[in-house]
Amino acid sequence: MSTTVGKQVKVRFAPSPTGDLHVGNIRTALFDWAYARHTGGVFLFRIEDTDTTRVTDDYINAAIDTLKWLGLNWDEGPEVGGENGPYLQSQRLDIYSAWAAKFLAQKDAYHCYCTPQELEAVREAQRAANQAPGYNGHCRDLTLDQIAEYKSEGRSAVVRMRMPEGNTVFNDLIRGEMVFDHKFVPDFVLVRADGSPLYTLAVAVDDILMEVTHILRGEDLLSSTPRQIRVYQAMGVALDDYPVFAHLPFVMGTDNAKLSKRNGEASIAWYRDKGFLPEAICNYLALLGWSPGDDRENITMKELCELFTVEKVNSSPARFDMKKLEAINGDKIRALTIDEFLTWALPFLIKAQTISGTPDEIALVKAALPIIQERIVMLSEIPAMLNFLFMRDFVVGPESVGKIIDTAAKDVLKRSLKELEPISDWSHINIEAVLRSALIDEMGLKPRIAFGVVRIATTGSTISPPLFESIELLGKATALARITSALTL
RNA sequence: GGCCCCGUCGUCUAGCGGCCUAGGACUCUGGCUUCUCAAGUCAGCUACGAGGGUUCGAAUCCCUUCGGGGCUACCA
Repeated sequence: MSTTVGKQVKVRFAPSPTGDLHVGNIRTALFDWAYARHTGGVFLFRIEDTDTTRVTDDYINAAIDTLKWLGLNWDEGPEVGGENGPYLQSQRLDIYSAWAAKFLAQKDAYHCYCTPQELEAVREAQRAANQAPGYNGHCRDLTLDQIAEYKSEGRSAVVRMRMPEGNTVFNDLIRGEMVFDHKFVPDFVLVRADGSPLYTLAVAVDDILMEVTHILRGEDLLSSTPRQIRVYQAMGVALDDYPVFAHLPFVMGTDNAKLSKRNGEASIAWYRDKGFLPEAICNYLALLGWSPGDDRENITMKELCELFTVEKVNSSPARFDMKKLEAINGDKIRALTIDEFLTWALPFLIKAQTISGTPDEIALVKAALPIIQERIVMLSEIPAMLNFLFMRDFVVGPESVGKIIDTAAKDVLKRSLKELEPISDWSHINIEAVLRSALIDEMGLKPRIAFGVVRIATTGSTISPPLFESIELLGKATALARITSALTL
């Protein structure tokens, strides 16, 4: 069992960006980050791009961008540097080769000349015989003659790690003591035939060289842990210097499969476009597999850092629930100051072409935000909600027209016009006062009926932000013009 | 198939042998409030996968079983 008593905590997030970072990745990053911050340790960010066929520069840049956007700042890694760099594995190839050569020299590893077809045949036979699948050790102890023969056949070799008999025992911070019998951990490949390193070599070497103390990662890597530990051994690392492992439970989609496009949006970029706040995403994700232990659900980033411990992380998988994310996002939006809200809202309004961004428009938006703040769950809803303020060619929505063309409705509009015209101080208080006394008190109409008609005429829809505030924001001239034109419908 | 992980309301969770006729949140349903929509507020629905033990006592400990998931690559 390994310990890291007395050492400074260093946690790493090491994704392999074969696509946009998804919800599961971010949950892991969040826990890594929170743990580092909680312990006053170092948060290291490393890119695992040993699979050059699947990792692209675009994905790497997107990953960096996403972490920044979420506020998961790192102390060591791309852009910020650090004394253990470089932090892109593709820039560390010579390091891995050197270690592989050392393992070879130590006889911890050996060259394997088996072809993919041969290996596949072995696996099939094993499966058919109900045996544990895995490399059969064919090339473990080749004689010089055999090696010469394989070479003369033109075969290329991979470097394979020799797994000794026995078992690997380690204490997973979340799952407790884990024991893996090496009978089920076959000799594994460290270096491809073309000389490039595999994940199993690179992660282990980097975690040791970069002095990582805690590895919090997805549970899909649980069964590969004995292989990483085997590499530590071959590197000559002292038991006490092994990193501590904690395997996080999965984030599942609603259909109980790992989250993907099919069962919910998995890409963080999608949530960003929809108008989810980073703080909401982090708050929600923190609750997926972890809880502070009490009934608190609204947690700030700062509080998360204070409260987060690995011991409180669950071992069972969690299903992603969009509704709850939305609820939390709504809460976070409501908690924003108007200036903060304005900063978040503007890009969405401009992108939707509701406004072009002039000072006048921005001032109007700012004045209108308070009345929609508690009405939205995502920032992307803002344009539709404020659109009525900026429409140059205002028309009443077709589904609403029918409700204001009868004579009773026309009477309401005529009376409204008459009452509103004389108002000199165009405030929602005055607007409400005159309309209420005229339409409700004098005409005896039900508020929902009377105001509904005015609502349609002024905002174009049966659903809008609060009426009197909306009319105030519209301005007297526009409001009266709209009512007048509704009279002609 | 083999190895491994996991199993409390629909969902996220609290619970770590008696405080549990199982608490909170989201969802859903109904009420209140109300100019629409929201927000707010009140109430309600609904869970310890199953079967055996251990114990005075089990959601909590043990075993079996069933169910879900992962790994089983010259992916990570």
